[in-house]
Amino acid sequence: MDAPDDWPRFAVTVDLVVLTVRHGRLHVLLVRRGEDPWRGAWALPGGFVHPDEDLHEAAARELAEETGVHQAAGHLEQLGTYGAPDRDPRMRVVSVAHLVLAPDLPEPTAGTDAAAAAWVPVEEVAGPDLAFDHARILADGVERARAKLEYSPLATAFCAERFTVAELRAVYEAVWGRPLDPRNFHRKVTSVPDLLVDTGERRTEGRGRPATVYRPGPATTIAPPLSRD
Amino acid sequence: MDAPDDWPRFAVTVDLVVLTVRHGRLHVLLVRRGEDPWRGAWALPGGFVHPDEDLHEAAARELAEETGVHQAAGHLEQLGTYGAPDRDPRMRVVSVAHLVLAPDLPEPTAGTDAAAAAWVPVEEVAGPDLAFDHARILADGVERARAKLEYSPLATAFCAERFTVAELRAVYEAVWGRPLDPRNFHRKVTSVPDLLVDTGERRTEGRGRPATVYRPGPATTIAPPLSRD
DNA sequence: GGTCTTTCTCGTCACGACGACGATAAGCCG
DNA sequence: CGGCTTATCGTCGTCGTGACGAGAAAGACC
Repeated sequence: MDAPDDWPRFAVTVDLVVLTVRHGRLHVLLVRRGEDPWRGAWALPGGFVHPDEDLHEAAARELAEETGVHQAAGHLEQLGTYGAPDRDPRMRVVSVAHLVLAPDLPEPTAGTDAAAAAWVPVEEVAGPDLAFDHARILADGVERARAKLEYSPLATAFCAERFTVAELRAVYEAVWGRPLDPRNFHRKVTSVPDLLVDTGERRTEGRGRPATVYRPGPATTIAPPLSRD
Repeated sequence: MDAPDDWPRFAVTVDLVVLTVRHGRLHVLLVRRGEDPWRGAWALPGGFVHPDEDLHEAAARELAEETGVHQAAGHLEQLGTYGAPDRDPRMRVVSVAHLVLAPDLPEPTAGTDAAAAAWVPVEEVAGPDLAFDHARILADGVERARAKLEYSPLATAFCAERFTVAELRAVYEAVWGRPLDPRNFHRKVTSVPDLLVDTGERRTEGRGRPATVYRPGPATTIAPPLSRD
């Protein structure tokens, strides 16, 4: 381990689990592979880490390149690293997966080097259809998102800059896949200090009484956590 | 990204944050570096991933090689990956850090390729003394351990196969760095279903009423969590 | 053997958070 | 102007928790 050139060479990639909520359902951004192996299969967007960039930078760059999403709004964090020796038949690849939570975006943009990109409802993703070990990575990403909504203000990353309590609740319901009581949810989120900041604005969504419009506050944790049971 | 040999070469290593509780204090296993850079500085144990092994395997192997610890008892999980371009001046290294929680071990064993190994109380580790970005990795590992004790039965990984409630409480107090009420702690942990299994045995620790001896049960989560406040 | 001390274990009580759900406010729509 | 819908506030019983009292069961000391 001393000789500076006596070490195995690995390819290092970043893979992205990009989640959003559309029409009340949790979606993941997938690209269709244009090359072997797994030609024609769905895969997570990703690519090689460049020699001079940090992992977080590489993830942000790939996100912009392949999906046109700029991470300004939303949230990007490292998810985990996957490095089974046979996960890619071509070479020894270690992939650092990242989790992105994004607000509902215009329309999936075909990437530069992917045949197609699309938002796919998470429940409709058939595990075996995904390339490499991406089914596992996706499952880990979804589970991380579900868990983090409990104790972090991360759900706001799925919302626009300004949002109502009902919109925030819709995020929780989509990610957790179960309905929440609007009254208890309202009481809970409005009682957490510094979680929501009242903008003074009111917004009426078609029917019903107008809702107060909030923007995210400086709170970093929700204590005690929301419970998904 | 198509040519199988058109990609940057990285070295991939595993680094280990090995924690244990000794004499009521949280300790981390450190090795003293015998080579430049950072010769003579403390560092986390670790080493290169071999071409044919998975990351988890590599971590377990390094643990055994450098510290003589077999992961049979204890707990090993991936912590996170650190890949800043300049974190090692010799080459581009991406390090997959792992967290190990081990019961109190005989005595630190000098590793095969490290000058010395030692248990160091976590509070006494001076950040700038650690090699590379290991201070950050250690901080992340300790924070992960603290957080996981809240909602997982992981504290038992710090204990021997059979332990008393007081021993378990000592683990929490050491990791969280604050005293807990023995009566409330006892009520809490004994009320979680399948967390502790009564072995029928009693053990008297010098003074005082003998304590019931438990072994870990099949529970995977503590709900609702313990609070470290 | 009797006390004292120590530790383990069980109870009690007040408070706060939560789930279930009723009631009111404030807009649209016909 | 009623009806409908959604937002927001209140109430009530239950449960988990922190603070702490009290009994149980051992060793220590006289």
